[in-house]
Amino acid sequence: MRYGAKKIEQKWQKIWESKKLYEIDLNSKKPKFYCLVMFPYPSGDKLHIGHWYNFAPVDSYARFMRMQGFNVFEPMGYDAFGLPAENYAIKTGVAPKESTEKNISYMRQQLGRIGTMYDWSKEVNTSHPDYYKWTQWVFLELFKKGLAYRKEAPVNWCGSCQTVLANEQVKEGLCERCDTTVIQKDLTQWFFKITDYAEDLLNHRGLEWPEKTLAMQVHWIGRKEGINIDYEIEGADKKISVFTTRPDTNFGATFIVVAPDSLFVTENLDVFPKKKEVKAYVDETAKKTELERMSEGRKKTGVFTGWYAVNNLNGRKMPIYVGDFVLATVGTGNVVGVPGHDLRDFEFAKAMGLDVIRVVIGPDGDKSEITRPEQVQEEEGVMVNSDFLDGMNIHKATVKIMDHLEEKGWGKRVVIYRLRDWLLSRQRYWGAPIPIVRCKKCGDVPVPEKDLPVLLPEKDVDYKPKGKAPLASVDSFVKTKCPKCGGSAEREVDTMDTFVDSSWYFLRYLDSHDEARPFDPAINKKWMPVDMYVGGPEHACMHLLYARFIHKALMNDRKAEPFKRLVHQGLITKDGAKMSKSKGNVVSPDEFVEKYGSDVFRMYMMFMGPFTEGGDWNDRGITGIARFADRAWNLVAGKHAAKDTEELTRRLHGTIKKVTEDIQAFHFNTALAAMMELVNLAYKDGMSLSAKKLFVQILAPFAPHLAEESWEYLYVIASGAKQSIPSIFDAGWPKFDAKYLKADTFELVIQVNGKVRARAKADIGISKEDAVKLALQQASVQVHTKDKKRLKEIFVPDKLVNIVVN
RNA sequence: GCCGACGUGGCGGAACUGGCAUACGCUGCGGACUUAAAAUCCGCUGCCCCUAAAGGCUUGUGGGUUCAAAUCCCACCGUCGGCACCA
Repeated sequence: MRYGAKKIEQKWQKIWESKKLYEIDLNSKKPKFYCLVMFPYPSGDKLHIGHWYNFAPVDSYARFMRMQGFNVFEPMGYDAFGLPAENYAIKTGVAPKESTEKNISYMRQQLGRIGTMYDWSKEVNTSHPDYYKWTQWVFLELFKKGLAYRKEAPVNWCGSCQTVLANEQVKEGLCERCDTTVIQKDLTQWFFKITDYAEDLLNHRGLEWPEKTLAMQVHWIGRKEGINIDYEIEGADKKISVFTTRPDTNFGATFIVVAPDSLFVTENLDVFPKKKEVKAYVDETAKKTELERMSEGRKKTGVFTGWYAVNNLNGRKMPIYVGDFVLATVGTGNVVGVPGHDLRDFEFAKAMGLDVIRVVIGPDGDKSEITRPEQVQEEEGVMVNSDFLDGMNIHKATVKIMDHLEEKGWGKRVVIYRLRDWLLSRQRYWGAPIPIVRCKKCGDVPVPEKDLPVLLPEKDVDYKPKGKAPLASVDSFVKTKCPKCGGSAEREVDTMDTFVDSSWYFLRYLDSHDEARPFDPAINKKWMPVDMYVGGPEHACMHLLYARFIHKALMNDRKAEPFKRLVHQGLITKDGAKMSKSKGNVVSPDEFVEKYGSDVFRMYMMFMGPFTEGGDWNDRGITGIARFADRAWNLVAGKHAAKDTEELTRRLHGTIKKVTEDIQAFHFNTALAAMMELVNLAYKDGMSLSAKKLFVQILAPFAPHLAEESWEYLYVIASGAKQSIPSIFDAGWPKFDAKYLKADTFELVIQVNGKVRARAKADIGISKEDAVKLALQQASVQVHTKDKKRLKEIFVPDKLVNIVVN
């Protein structure tokens, strides 16, 4: 018998929809559970295997939580702004709005076929004015709080996308989206002051997130404690400030190097004694891309400025160099060279012929020219050649010298971060316009809230990028009045990074969308944080960091966190490679769903392996799940046993226990395996009606349509009356009964010297003596203990006995 | 280079807190049903030796701890992810 997947799936999807089973009352008194997946981008490629792999198991989890008695809210929406739709428009002339809406309506259909509990009444689309109006409001909120500012800065520029990029969107010097080499450009751009929240973002207490993700964020933020030391410059009434985490080694400093694009160089370019050489070097490095610089490896280059800085500690004159291994964005952009204790400084000193002094002797007593040159960081050591620090260990010396420098006024303790402010301007069309008006008299003026949204113009737009935002070419958009003075003014023509849209959508889901507000404060308070958030690990230092920041800022609470528990799904590959159109290895879920039905397909996604590890797609394995679904249906629809055997009852309750625990831990594969074993056990002789009901209930999160059909079927048989019965998803979750789990006997494992030699049936609670006696009766044990001395016996109650002989 | 994860049959994978390695599924083989095929049902399926029994070997490699190691410790090899001249 083959159950009619297609028919029953359509039937139940219709019933769920007409009964509004999944439209949630956000004001209900039941305990809430906010279950969220990262919303998809509505691309022309439609729903792929990766979406199914993410959405289907999470929906199973949500259904499980609902059956556990929670008021589960599971929304869905579309991260609809972004480059692909715009690039498609450039190629074909189809307006982004049009293609996006077409893709959304197709995807909505596909999503429907999964058979999820999405509450469609709360759907969001970030490209809709009803949504981006409030994205603009978010921008204004941050602007009001002084967290949004505009400044000229060297920024990442992708020549192919013709737009700037955030640091997080540059991977190995290439544009994350199109792999074009990113170059540095000086541009005036909008930034969010995420660095203001660096400490709060580092604090992740209470977050149930993967350790790896937390570690990545901590590393990305990159907090470092150190000191800024000021040195006088000889003969130039100036100072130079350097940042260091190793002031203990400062008696070993022999030179200073500054970044070619540092403030110090820009300010002094015309006054350096060797300005000609410096200018030539600066020009040369400016021409190189980051990629070219990286390809040169560790080779050190530099040029002497002609100035000397004086080290107050010992009066040493340290030549100041310009060198491109120093980065302008780190610390002060200037580095003090201690070649005896830093590999890069050592290489620079060797290249330039500068002195090397050892000031720390490591635990191994090594006195070579540089300390353990293969290692940049030393962890222990004792000070030498360092005046009043001599004999101290490096940690004590670090504190002592910092105190000393601060007392003398030569330095100041500081904390620096690797994290930089979030560059959010994009010179592209398909995004939310930045709600700012530029007035010659009043400067940058925020658009008043009542005038939101600043609508994206749909007519006369030239999407083709020319290094300027496409909106700049739309006169009717650009020309406006200043909200402050009423004079003629121009609109900001850049749009916002789409990560701004996605950094607050979880709040928007919670509102009834027809109100004039971004979110409902009361509902928000009740429903946040998201209890379970699932999405790809690639968002660790982008979306997940941005969303935390924006949420903290909007809530006026630096401790507020948007996502309590986070799980990353694994990646589904094809023949070991990431699926992509260009490789031509994309597997479409549609044909499999058509052939086997959603229940089978989603169960296969869950059976493939551990959810967090993903796996390689293979067409063949799905037949096993299809068989399981058939057998499960046959078992349910087959004869009812009058009474279940003791073993079946025990295994049924064991399965309930295991499935419950496995779903909680996201171990869907082993939960399914346990249910398969149960079906195999019961298949021949059938099960009692009450056992069937329990089985169908635990199957329900995995195969929701099949379970509803089975539930209805069992109900009709049992009551004899066909009337409206409540959905299985409102029938609660079965509890296992511990009394059934206990057996009277067990199989005792018998080992000799740790090797299994026999197994024997024994009573639960058997004593050590009896177990040993039983073991010695076994023929195979006698063979291996004959003529040997028995040393001892190890006994693990109700499990194993091990006879040790020599 | 640094940080993190991982390595188990022909394949996907299972194994709680150190206690039966290979559950469950795929593939393959054999059988039943069938005029036949598909589907379905039943059985076998880590490797070596072997008619079989018994035995020996096996969780990337090498060592260690333990009565007992896929699991703990040390070293090495390999795969993947992140960061990378970060002062």
